[in-house]
Amino acid sequence: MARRRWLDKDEQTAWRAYLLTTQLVDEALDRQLQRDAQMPHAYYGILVRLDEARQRPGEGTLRMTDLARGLRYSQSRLTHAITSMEGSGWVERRDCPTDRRSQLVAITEQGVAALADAAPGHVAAVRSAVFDQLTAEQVTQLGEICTAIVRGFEPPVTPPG
Amino acid sequence: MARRRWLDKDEQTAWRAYLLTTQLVDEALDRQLQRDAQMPHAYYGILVRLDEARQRPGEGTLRMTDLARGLRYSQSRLTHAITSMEGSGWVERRDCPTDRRSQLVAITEQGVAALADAAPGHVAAVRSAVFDQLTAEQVTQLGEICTAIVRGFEPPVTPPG
DNA sequence: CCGTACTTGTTGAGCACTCAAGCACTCGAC
DNA sequence: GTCGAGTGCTTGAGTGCTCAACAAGTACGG
Repeated sequence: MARRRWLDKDEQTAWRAYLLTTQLVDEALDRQLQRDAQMPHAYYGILVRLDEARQRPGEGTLRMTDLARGLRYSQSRLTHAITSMEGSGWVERRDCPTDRRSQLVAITEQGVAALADAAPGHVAAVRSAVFDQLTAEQVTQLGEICTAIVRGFEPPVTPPG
Repeated sequence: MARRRWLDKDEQTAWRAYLLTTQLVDEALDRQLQRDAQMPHAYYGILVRLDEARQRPGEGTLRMTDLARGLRYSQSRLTHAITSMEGSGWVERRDCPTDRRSQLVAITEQGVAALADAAPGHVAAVRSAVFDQLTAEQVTQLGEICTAIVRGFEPPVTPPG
């Protein structure tokens, strides 16, 4: 790898600001959700996905694997999370009728209620931490920057030849 | 609070991209450091701070509290981290001569070596995950965006009256 | 001085995550 | 069929974090 370069001044500045930002934002959101809704931020994301699945036509369930892939979580992480959330009554597991290895997950009534309860405070926290600080232009820029970074993680194009 | 607004479409897009980005970047860096240097990302940051302190004139040590404030870590988090890092031989605690409550922390020779070992791979990972995906302009924008967000966390101005 | 409030740092329980291992099932070549 | 490779999910140990409680020291008004 021809990558022995250090970060230059601009990169250094941006990088330190980025690290601090993600730490502060993450902590603020996690703390707010934990305090007001007794759930970590990651569980909120899971509930959102399951709630979206519920509103789509069909079973309203997701396979563990599909949910994990959608959230970019490891299987193990999701298993632990779903086990805990099942204990809180927010989700339930069901056997998959077509593949006995698979497990389907669905959000429960309680889960829907918990999400509805948590959402306003959470959105307010996101707003106050992030969007209230940015211009509309910066929001667009942020979206583009993040999209570019995410694209870098996508499976590399198959090499020619 | 007059903040009952949901996120609009642009914000929604930017927010989801942001969440995915921070998760992917954080995981990638943590994994790389854990694999190649047997340390979590947070410990790397601590070593960097202590190494900078070492290179400045004076004692080359930092008080626990000052280190925690600089990194925006809780005291407890830092205590746990330093205890663990002391076990690895990377840092050492010393009593503070002027305040018997305080503890000073210094990086050890081993710590300096571990940091020097870890740095190139870490920087390469940061580059490949983030800066290789961005234009110079986007790096500047990212810095500005993050600075704005961080500023929002600073203690609010004392209200008039 | 003395007592009270504040600061500094630690502790331990609880929790979410990682990693490696393992079990159960499905698929596909033969 | 059946056997090996691959898939889906779980388990449990280990680890780094939070939070609340606490000990020990300092600062300061009376």
